[in-house]
Amino acid sequence: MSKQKAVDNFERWAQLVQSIAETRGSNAKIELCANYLAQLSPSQLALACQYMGEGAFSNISGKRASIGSRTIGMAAADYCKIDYDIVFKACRTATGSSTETIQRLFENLTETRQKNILRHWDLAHISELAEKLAQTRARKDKQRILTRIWSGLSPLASKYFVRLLSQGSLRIGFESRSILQALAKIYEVDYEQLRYAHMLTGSIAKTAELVSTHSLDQAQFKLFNPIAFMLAAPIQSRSVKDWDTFIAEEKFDGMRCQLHAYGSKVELFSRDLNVVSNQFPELVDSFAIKDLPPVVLDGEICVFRESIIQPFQDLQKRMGVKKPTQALLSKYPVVFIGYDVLFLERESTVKQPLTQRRISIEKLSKTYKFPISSQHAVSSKKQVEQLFEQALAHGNEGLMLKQKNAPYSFGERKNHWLKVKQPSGSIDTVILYAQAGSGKRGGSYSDFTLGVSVKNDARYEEEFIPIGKAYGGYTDQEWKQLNKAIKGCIINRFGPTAQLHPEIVVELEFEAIQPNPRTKAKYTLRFPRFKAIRWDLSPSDVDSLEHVEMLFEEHQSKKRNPQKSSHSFLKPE
DNA sequence: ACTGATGCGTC
DNA sequence: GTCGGAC
DNA sequence: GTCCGACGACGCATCAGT
Repeated sequence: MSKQKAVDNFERWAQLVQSIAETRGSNAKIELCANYLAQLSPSQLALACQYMGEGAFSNISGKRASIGSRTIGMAAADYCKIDYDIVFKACRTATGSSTETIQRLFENLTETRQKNILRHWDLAHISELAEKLAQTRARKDKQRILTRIWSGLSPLASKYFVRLLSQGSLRIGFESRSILQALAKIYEVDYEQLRYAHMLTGSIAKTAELVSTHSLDQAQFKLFNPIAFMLAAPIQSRSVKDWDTFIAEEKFDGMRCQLHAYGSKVELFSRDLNVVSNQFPELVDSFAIKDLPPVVLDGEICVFRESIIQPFQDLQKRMGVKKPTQALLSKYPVVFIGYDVLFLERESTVKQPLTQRRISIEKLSKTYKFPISSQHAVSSKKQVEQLFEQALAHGNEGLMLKQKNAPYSFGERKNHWLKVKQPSGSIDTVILYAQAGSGKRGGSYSDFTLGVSVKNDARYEEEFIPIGKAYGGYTDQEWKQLNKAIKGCIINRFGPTAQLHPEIVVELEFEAIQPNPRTKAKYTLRFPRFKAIRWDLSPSDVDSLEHVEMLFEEHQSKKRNPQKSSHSFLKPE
């Protein structure tokens, strides 16, 4: 085998990734990565970067392996000739990770090891194998292909192959930013320039290819190529005093959308840059007949009926439907509300200050008759509070505060845009079940099922019934305290789940109460999280289901104001 | 042809 | 979407 | 000041099992 081949193969890549995972400190990680990448040819480099930053498929390919943790876990159990439910799941609970479990089982089971013949596949071949999995429909066939792949890979490489198949990251504390830094180092280019190019290409592989062939200037903002959205931070993360440097808009509870248009061609992109044009044909049609100049708009899709913005749950009925029927279209009619312009005529406008972009979008809205958000000048906290109340009355989530002179920082969550929200409420609940977490939360209980009281409720036999699950909102220290307390009240175990004697009271905060007939309580919480562990309270203090129902009714009775005397958005006639 | 589990993407 | 914590 | 992983509910599409 030639020297080149050894560097190029997937085993070597997996070893490098493992050593990055084990190394502390991002500079050291970048150094390791740069040393490895520097040995690769341009085409290998692109793949190596893609695998590290994006997975088996490039972000812009739109491809998916469509194979989830259960299918993979069962294939692994089958390959190792162990029981999935009893052995595999238990190992996963102990290690906190499916892929870690796979590596250890493959290493330690003699029979499995004997099936293993290293094939030393190169990086390109790994792409072909992933492609084959993506093209296979039936889960059984996927599992068969997967086990065949494992038999040709080391346990370590098998672990990382599985991680490549998932949409998320490799979880080695080394994300796209670090890969870009390594590339910047090797090719001696400015990191900011590289980041900018990366945003425009939307793909690490493509960026790596451009930088390695010294053609970064080819990365350009192109119509019908989406770019990452600018994101907002919660206002609590910044103490605002200079109110007048911001403008306010209502924060719509809809779906973020980037609209690209030129003449009769229109394309819609979601927050993750997926094409969603098929889901919203009426939007595509209505913009197609406007004969717009080349333009990219940022905005929100909402269900809008009888002059009232409808709840997010209505929109959910449209989001996943790729071929909506006429009946669905008329039951849940949508609007696109524009609030920013990122490209106009021949050039990107992202570097312009917001005020200037606003002038452009107002002009466009007037000429081509499409809705844009209402914008308000603000000068005091009091005024912001008034606008906030008005936003809620319109059925919106709250406000967005946007810095007037800020550019559109695509792909970043900066303090230039702030979201103003208020938790809808909180209830006192009791922990009923605890489950082990995964990754850095592996091995300890970190995932809790919380219940409300139905003690005096004729409809139920039980004392408490689940209202939701929560993980977030407590600190590492509280997490330790919780685990200590839980040990004392376990009354039953079902695999990784422990049933607890109801003792620990948690104040649970949420964004909304949603009716859901499929659950025992008939209600669930939107965005539930710990507000406080109430060591001072006892189970008898836990709120009742009736209380939850009352909160829901209270909220439900508040009418959503029609867009008449005041407006969340403006639609020129 | 129907039902329930699983996967995926939205917030 | 949410959060706490790492960097 | 930003980024990142580890998590929530929901609805639709797709597939496995009957």
